[in-house]
Amino acid sequence: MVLAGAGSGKTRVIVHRIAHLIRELGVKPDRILAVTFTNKAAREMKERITSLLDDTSAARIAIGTFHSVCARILRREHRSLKLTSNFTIVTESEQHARVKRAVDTLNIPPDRMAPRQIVTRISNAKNRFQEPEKMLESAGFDLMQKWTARVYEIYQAQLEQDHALDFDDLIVKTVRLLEDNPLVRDAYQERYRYILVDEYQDTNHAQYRLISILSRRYRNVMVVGDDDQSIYRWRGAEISNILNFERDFPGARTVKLEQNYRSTQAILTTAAAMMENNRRRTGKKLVAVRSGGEKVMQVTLGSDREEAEFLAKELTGLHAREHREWSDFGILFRTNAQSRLIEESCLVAQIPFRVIGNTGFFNRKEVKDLFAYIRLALNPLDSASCLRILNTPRRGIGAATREMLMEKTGDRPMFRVLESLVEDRVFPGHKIGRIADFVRGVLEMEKITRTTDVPAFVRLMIERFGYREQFETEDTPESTASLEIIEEFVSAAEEFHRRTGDTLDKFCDYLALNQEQSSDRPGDVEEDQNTVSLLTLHNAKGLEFPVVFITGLEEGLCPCYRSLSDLTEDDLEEERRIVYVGMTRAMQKLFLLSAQRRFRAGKQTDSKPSRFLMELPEKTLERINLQGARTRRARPVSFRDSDAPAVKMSHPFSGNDFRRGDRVVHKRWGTGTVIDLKGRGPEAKITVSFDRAGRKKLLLGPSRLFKMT
DNA sequence: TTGGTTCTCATTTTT
DNA sequence: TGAGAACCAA
Repeated sequence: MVLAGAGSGKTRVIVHRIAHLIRELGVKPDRILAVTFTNKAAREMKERITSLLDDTSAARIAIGTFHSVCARILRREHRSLKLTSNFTIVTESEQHARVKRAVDTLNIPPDRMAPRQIVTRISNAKNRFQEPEKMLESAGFDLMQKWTARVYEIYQAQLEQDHALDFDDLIVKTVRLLEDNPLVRDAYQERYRYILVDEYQDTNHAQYRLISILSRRYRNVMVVGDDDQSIYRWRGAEISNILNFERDFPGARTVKLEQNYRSTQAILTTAAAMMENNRRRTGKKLVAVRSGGEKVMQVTLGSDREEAEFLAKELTGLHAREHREWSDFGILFRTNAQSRLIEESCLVAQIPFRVIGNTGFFNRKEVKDLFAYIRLALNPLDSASCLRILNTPRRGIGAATREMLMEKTGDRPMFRVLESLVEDRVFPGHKIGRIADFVRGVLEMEKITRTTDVPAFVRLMIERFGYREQFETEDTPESTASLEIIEEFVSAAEEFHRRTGDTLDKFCDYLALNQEQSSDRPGDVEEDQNTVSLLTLHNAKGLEFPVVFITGLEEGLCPCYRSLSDLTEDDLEEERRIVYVGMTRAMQKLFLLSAQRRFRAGKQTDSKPSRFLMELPEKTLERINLQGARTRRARPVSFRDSDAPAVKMSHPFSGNDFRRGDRVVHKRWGTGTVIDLKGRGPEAKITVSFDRAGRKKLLLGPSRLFKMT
């Protein structure tokens, strides 16, 4: 076990050990398994190993996330699991849909049970290998838990019928496979003789079991982690995995890495002082290699808007005065909702930026639909996918017909039932044509899943089912957006094909397991372009920036809680770790921002400064109060007054004062000129000719269009 | 069945 | 604020 403090070269250790194993000890690359927490980390690790060794041996090492590694094993071993090799991987959004349907069938008073909560409870149970029956037994008089257990039972039964696995199943079923099946177990224990796990502090119980069983024979495991950076408890991560490592793997040796190569001493001292307030930790002494450094700035702003304006001004200032690259800056926030204002203010100030993390691409209806089509073609047993696209595009199958169909389906595969119903001409004459055509379409597509490359398949599919036509017939901003998403989906397929050349089923896995997908706006910014990064504190893990801004350090937001009473001690410690992760991303400059008013959940709220700010030592800190919007007259921040332009955001739709000829800037399309305008208020529709992207019709409301000042 | 509207309600992080 | 459900009219 390597206990590696922030910035101590964690990943480097893993990469170099792998190189050492192969080069010095002559270990065959395919006997090494390296598990990371995110796909991005896996890619990075692969790259770094490639640069140390050669392409071919690097390619033979099994590197991936727990989920992707398990998916690969399960596909290979599907026979032992009574699964088709084409089993579906259920994404989170679909997990919700499935749970909701299960809740509906149970006649549970819906107000008592938030599907979101049920999902987490089910997930927790799964990760502890608890079956629905066990859960029901142990629920006792806990009514909510009882309901959850019954939902769980239906949910799980339906997954099995559909030959579908959710994220938790991927791990849990792999563990079961290895436990129940000596031959398979032997094979994988042999195969993965050397196991390396990154971010061990974020593993959950099932993942621990997986590592434990795989390593049982050769006992060659190296885990790397930092208990102070454990920030995924809500997802089942158990910090005890790292705290109990020496007990769980007798004879283990622990190495501590306590030299920090990233941050200045000032930054580190500040972060460390805050962490002193946590109790459950191993205790490391991180020492900065870079002594001294500028003081950490703690800035208080009047409102969230002022915070955003301050950011833009500060970025511009540092860019001009200190000749910083835009990519030197990381702006961190606790919740995704916070990024909106910041994006807007960067837009107005013409600062190139990029939002790292979930883009919502996968939440788009179009993406879910197309994904469901592909999955049904690959796995016609997947009734959930069938149900999703049954009436998309419209085929005249509404609620009543759907009910009827579901009734007849029972626990058989819906698509098969549909086939036979068409055969028996159960549907009324005026509908049967379209329904039969749908069935034929799926069957046709099913035939060519193996023989057609991914982009061709996707295009053919869109064509065959008339998925595009439904949007082409109208010319509204919404339909334009839909068409764009469809295009984006096609490009994703092309991109996948170009990079991997893999088959359709691999594309499905890729879509399900790579939901991260970073966004590049405005325009088409390439991956490593020079942009400011906007990201959540969680997404910041593993990254570093010369200058870091942590925003929204306020009670309720960071630490994040709904009501003080449900903030447990453990929750609070995790929140502190989350902030700690953020602070330790900074190499040279660290800004801690808080606002006194913030627009939250549709309301203006007063907020108090985060308690974490009170835990910081004064000697490495400079506190500045800039409340009252007069950022321009403000005392010295990092730049003495400004050659930075004043950034003042115009309210999105307050000024419905767009006129023909106005120069505007759009989140996605960049700069352009207004050429037409219809309607008033947030409903107004506007036509803009963009300099690079051409003419677009936009809905003024959600389009995020700003007048350039 | 579909399209449109209004209403309400909850707001964390993501493989 | 924005998503989803519930409701209503054609």
